[in-house]
Amino acid sequence: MDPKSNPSISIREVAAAARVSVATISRVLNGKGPIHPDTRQRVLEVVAELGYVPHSGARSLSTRRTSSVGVILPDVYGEFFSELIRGIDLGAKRAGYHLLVSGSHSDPAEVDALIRALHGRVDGLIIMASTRNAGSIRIPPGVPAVFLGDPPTRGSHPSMRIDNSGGARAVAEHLLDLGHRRIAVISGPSENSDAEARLLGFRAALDARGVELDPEQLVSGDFREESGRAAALALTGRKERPTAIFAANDAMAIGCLSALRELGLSVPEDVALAGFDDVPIARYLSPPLTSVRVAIAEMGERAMARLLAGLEERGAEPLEETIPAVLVVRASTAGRKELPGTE
Amino acid sequence: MDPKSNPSISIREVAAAARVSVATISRVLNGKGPIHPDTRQRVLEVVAELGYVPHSGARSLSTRRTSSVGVILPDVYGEFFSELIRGIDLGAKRAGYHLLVSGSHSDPAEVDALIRALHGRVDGLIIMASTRNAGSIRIPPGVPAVFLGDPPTRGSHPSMRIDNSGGARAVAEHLLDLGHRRIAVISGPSENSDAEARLLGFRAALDARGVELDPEQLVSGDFREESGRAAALALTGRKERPTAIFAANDAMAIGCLSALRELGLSVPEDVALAGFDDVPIARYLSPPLTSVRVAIAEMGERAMARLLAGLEERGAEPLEETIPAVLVVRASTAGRKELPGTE
DNA sequence: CCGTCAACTGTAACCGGTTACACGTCGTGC
DNA sequence: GCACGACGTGTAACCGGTTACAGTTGACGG
Repeated sequence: MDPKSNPSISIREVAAAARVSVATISRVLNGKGPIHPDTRQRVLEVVAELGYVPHSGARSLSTRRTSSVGVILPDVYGEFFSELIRGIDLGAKRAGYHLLVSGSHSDPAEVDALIRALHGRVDGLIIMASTRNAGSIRIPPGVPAVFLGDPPTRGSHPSMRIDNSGGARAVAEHLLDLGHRRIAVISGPSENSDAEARLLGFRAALDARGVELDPEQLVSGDFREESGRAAALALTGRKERPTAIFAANDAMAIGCLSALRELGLSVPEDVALAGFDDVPIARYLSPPLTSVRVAIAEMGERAMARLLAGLEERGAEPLEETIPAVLVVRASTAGRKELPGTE
Repeated sequence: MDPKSNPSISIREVAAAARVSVATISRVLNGKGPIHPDTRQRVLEVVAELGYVPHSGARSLSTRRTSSVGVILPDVYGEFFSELIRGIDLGAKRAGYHLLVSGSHSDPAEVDALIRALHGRVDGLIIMASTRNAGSIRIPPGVPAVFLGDPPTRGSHPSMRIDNSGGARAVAEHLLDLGHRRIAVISGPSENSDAEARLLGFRAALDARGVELDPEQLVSGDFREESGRAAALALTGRKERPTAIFAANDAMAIGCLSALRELGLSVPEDVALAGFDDVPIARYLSPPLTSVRVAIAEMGERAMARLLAGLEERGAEPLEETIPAVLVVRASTAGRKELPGTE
């Protein structure tokens, strides 16, 4: 049939049908100016009859506010981002905002394209680029934005960063305290800034205690389960099997755990395992996974709160906030007093 | 300072600065009509200098297309929805669309409010209401929409539904084949239509084999981990402990599994356990969880594909598609030939 | 030398709302 | 009887783009 068979109805048609002006329709629907009860009644009837729903795109063009915020993340799925979105959604809903989420695949160019595509559709942006060369990212002037991780230019926008380094250090010290010396690391993607910080922090903590991270014991993954599996296979296939493994995020730890079990190695008896992020299911694994809790959802909520604050008064200088990362010890690194160390 | 210190710049100001008309700016930026190279050059320079980014809200008002689709789900987080969003995002990205996702908390009124709020901001909708009295939901005329689950009025819109009943039946038969007779069920929220269908399908399959579902062995949960834990405690505390448990989704199965372990019961030796959805981590649990695979991401992708098809030609009659649900047997229900049945 | 046409650019209407301002019409106080 | 303010409503400009249509210019064929 006719392709545009049912064109959405506009306010002028409703006005005509109710024999009033568009202003009146608008006033009734928004509860603004004084309206005669009879008029209101008639307008509401016509609106209901015609099934009229205001075009909120047009509405936000004239009101200059969209009641929605754009969220740009490396990906839109998986335990971590899912939890992050939950927090952001919580804050957004509370303030009456909608979410426009998009995944950038960690590509700065794509982030830039998304920012442009979102301009004019959102009142503000929450951006997690997670990539080191994020310098190319440009925010249109006058658009409030909050960054998760590093902003493109320091101090230009408020930002919240996870204490990756501190969290990784805590894991390292915990493993060292348990007596582990032959410790392996499954790192994240090399261009990812969080992954980088975790690796650096971990290595530094080992160094501080006089333990060197053997390059042989460093495998790089991509933050996904499957790469954790692969890493486990690689690590156990070597001459010197590690007594402990630190995976730079929980997803990889989960994959690693499953592979270890299939290999007949028990955790933590044969090898201890720790992750990072403390995603919700970490505690439900068996053994429950030692991880680093970063209050992901809360971070999202805080980011949204800060963005909303920025929407009100533009004056505030861009703060930089660090979200603490605290070690949560569970059975996957259950204590063993002494281990036959390498040295 | 001045609250609106940096008002976003408009196309007319760019036109003035480049000493051309707004039409020319528009044409250069959209690569439409013929433009003199010198003019194009000058315009691009001015655009870059001013950091001008077109207001895509205004753009879509005149072009009558937003390049984005609205997604309304019961929630925006958790393994299931996360996976669903992944599929939808995949399809959207491929077609150059953005996503506007919102959580409705399974409240039909909220779904309705969201639909209204999204009208004019999106070209189409993907809606999962998951609630039985979804009849109150109204789609504005002329707005393409695809439903996951039941549409408000049968045949009004295309829809895709999971074969909940078939999947549940497969689980029941599998458990019966293993010799289980005292089987418990952790059902989902009673107002949830998927949960209802799963329970009905399961019960029917038991009936067909002459096994009755003992009301004592039926505990209702809310689809979340925590309720799975609680259910496990309730079920094991009773006189007749079940030999097998069917949780209406994986999240509850995960909670249940963790509680069973803490109680010192081993799966599947002491009690077999099966879930539904086959979320990505199901295979990484220990023991890996028997579940029902529903190709969640694929369902999202298909829904998006169908929506896009509907955007092109409005003629097509609304199809109703059923997504198969296939049993995936893993170690959590590993075989035992004979069990001491109840009868 | 003129008409024709292609190339390029500008003007203004339009998308669908909101709202400042203007314009009746009454009720009321003096 | 009149001025005045409150109330109810309409007109039209505006938000920031797109684009149909209408020039203007210069090249080129006849």
